[in-house]
Amino acid sequence: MATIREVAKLAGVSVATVSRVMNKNGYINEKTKDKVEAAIQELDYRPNDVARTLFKGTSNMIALFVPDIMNPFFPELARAVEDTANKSGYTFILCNTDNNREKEMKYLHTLLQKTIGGVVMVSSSIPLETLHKVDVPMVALDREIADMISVTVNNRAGAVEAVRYLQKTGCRRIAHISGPADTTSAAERKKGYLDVMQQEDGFCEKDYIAPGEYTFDGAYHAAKEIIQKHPEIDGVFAANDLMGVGVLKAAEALHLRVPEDLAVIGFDGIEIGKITTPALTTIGQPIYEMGKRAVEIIIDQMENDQKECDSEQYTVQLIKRQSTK
Amino acid sequence: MATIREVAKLAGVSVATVSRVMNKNGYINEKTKDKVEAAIQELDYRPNDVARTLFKGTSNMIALFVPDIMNPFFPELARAVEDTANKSGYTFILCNTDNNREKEMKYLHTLLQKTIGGVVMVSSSIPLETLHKVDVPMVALDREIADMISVTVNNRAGAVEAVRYLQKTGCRRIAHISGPADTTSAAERKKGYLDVMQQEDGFCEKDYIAPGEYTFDGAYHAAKEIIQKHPEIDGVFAANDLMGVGVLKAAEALHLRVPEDLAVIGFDGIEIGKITTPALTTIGQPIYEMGKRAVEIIIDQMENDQKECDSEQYTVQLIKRQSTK
DNA sequence: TTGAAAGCGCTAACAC
DNA sequence: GTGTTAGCGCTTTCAA
Repeated sequence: MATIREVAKLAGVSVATVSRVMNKNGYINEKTKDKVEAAIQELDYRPNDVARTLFKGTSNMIALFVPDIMNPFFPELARAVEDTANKSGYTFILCNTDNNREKEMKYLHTLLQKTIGGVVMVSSSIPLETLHKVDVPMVALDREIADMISVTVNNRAGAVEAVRYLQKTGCRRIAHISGPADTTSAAERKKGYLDVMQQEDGFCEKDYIAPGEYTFDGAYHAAKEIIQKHPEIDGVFAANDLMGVGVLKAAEALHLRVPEDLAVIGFDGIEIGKITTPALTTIGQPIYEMGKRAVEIIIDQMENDQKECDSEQYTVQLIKRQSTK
Repeated sequence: MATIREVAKLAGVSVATVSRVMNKNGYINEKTKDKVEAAIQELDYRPNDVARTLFKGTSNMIALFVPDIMNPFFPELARAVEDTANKSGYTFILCNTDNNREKEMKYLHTLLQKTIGGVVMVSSSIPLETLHKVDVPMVALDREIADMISVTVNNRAGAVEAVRYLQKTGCRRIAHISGPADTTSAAERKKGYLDVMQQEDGFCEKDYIAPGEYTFDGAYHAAKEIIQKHPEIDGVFAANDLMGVGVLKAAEALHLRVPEDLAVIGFDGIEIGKITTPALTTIGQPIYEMGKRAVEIIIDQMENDQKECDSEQYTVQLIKRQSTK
């Protein structure tokens, strides 16, 4: 790779002049500019980004922390973040945290040593004091984290809508497969479920809520067990689609017809809900849009210094498919 | 973030000495070493990786080019690459190419400007001459690319096994939903299908092969059409699992029972095949293992200079599930 | 065993 | 308008 010095030499100017034409700042004579551009062209010169970053003290890289990209909810988010970052000239770094604090801390330090430009956090259990010491723009995505700015969805209202819809289509005994208690989205969705169900006669929380940890297997086993114990259950609200699919699979194992014997509704609106049989009814989030917005906020913070923007909340939408009546 | 100079000052030594104790090279007095280490500790000093990279001329980042992380085949691969890279102290960059040459070229140049350490390519239509000019370790993964070292699977033999298995379980008229013609894995799988089928009486290639482009929708429509045109089809070999699931969905739309009326087998062994109803029989690849191996090769090339290693081929394995008899 | 200094490739004062 | 130069934070000769 050619360096700025070689370009300067070929064009017969100083490196400062080359730098000026590249960055379009300062005054440059038209003829000089042409000479420099010709030299750049001829050498196929591309400025070394590492040197630039060292000088500037901050890199044009944006990282995304997710629990695990193998969970089908995250690829779409990752895609949105990458596309948006790229569009503005930033490079995308993916970090799978496994919800592990050690890993997160290690990543954070590695990125800091690379003078990372910004971080989008879907997963973070990094201690508050560490976060405060770090002077890098961050935004929380899909859940709330410490006192970060966040981009989320109205989870509680979405859950209320899900349960009400189940009721409207005839379900009387509705169970909930819940997500991890320490994740705000899961907690909110559970609250929404309770908002509706606690108004029902004889509703007993313990009997109708089982933890599925946002995983397929977790939900499969949880659903199987709770339905066997309470055969009167005729509807299930799973806190995410992956678990919704797990419930579908459990219904199959129990020889229950969906939606006739058991109606199922999920949450998220990921692709996987379309390909199952029956296809999964769900509460859809604007996933791509949210990822995009998170990056826009980060970039805004990086480029301008206005840290004074607010959290944003998107609205969910009921997507009717075949797993409900 | 503290700098090496601050550490040197605090420890009462020169920056060279600090550098020496960090990198454990050159002679250092035990006492000096202790002083320096204490200073590092006290300041919570972490060397600036950008400066190191600038000096060294090559960074500790490894990139992965995939067509699209939203295709469920790639997250597992990405995960393998990331885990393996991290384990050796490298940072992972994800690049979605959309099989678009422009995008790939743009990525390549961006990474080159960051003095990227190595690249794992699942997708690349970058011209050979460009590739040759670039002095960065690269390996092709899951498919063959130009004259890169590759990590693949015995696709053709796997396809033969798939079709034979369909025959063994009673299928007489087996169709093939093929992948993109310009992708070596898809081409090999089609060859394997033909290896078997061309020995059958009255087999007509045109009637039984439909292109699905490795996508769910592509396969859904292709399968629907070909089966309607040739109702005698009683088995389908889809060139990948995503398409296999598409075929399952098509069968449902056509009111065909799987596997009684139509048996379906896929290729890849991704998670999604387990969650459908019926679960998808498939030819499994050791996906994680392959991703891991590709990175090991890259790192080997980066750290030692022995470019003389060979391509590697893994063996597939038949995974029987419910979509075949 | 340690320090001084050059230099990785770039940008931005500052001088002319 | 353009060139000279210091310096971003590090590593590595070369001297001492």
